[in-house]
Amino acid sequence: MTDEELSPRERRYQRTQQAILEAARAIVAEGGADKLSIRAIADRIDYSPAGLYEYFGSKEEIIGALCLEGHRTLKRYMHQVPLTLPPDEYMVELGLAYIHFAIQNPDYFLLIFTTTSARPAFEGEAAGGPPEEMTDQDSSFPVLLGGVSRAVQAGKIHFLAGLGLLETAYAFWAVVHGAAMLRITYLDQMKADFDRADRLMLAAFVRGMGP
Amino acid sequence: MTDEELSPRERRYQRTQQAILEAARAIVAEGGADKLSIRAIADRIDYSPAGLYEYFGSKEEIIGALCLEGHRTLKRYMHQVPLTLPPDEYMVELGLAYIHFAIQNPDYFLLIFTTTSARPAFEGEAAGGPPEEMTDQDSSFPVLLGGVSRAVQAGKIHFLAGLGLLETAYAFWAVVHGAAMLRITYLDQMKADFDRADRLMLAAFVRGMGP
DNA sequence: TGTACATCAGTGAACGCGCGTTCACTGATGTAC
DNA sequence: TGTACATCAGTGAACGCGCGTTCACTGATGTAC
Repeated sequence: MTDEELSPRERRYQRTQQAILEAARAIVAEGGADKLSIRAIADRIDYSPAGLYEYFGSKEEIIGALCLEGHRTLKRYMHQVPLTLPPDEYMVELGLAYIHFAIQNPDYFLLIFTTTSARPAFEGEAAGGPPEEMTDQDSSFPVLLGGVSRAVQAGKIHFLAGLGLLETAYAFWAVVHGAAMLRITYLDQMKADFDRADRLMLAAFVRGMGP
Repeated sequence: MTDEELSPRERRYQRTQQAILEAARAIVAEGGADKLSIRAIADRIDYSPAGLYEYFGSKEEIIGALCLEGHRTLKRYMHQVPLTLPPDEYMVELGLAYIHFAIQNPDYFLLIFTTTSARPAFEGEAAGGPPEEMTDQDSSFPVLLGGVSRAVQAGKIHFLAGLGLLETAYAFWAVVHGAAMLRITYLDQMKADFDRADRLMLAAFVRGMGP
């Protein structure tokens, strides 16, 4: 997985692959998923459309890789929230990071969570799919789950009757994902102070589960 | 707005318009929004593609009308939850109805909440857009807000510090919408018992805000 | 170091396809007298 | 009631477009001796 041991050829190959994905990401960011085409990508990196087939087998494969990268980027973004924060604040910031990522990359976020091909392969599911198939590790859910778990262990929140760790994390994910989706689709024209509303809401959520 | 006073011509006209929208809805339901085309709609109602332009000015206009209808349908679906339920249970059932609608009409739901053209015109926004523009009345949000409001008045839930009625309703909407979205996109392959999880989660949400 | 050859990375042109929309048209329906 | 005409609802063919993908090709890069 490291890039030592790679020949210059292989390195160039990977760099071009990355350039293709970065071009794809930029096109989506600028004009939405509808504008993403093999030709548009090729244009952007000064290749002919046919050239891309040296690096990816199909457009679908490019989108798959793009989604995978997107999930990883979102995960990395959330990991920037400092673990030094008290567990309850950490949870709130984790949620806000998720929402902010969506707002800053609305069309990218939409693509990631709307494309039916790139799904995480949770344990127990058919193993050995395409090599670039997404795994649990690439999802942002475990990060949210970690935040909840930490707050539970610190005694900051407890489970409401009938809910286990997983369900609680799922509930948290739902709030956060719902806020993100609503803000980038339904509410994106509205000028109300949703930043404040999101923060209050998440804080209330955490506090609502408190002791 | 009633259909008395309508000539047979006008009645036929409206019936064909409805047939077009129903065909569009069915196509989306069967194959997703990608499969929705003027030709596919025409095929389904035994028209030539050109014929549709008697009823709608463009494909975009059809999609706009379809989204509007979708929001109204979702609203109607939620209104089926009996108001005789105690306010806290009413809220839970309202949320579950929203989620079930999404699960039963995943691609339709996705279209409705993803299309950028058909947005609700909340008060204060530019009035006098296209006649078929969506208004606040066509959104499902007021129904959720009504549910929250009722629970508050009954003393079943109270506002957490800093949250008003609107923010509380927004928080409720976010959970519900997030659960719906996750279940039809990210989680649609997973076999875990999310029906149960959703119910527990919503009950916990309501109870968490209780006295 | 120089030469001969194999492999590689990328091109240009073309393929067939489905799309939204336009337009001159036609037969059916409705209206006026 | 019958006739002449206007309007309407719908058609068929064509337009130009952008798309994903294929394929024979070519010059550049790397390898073997």
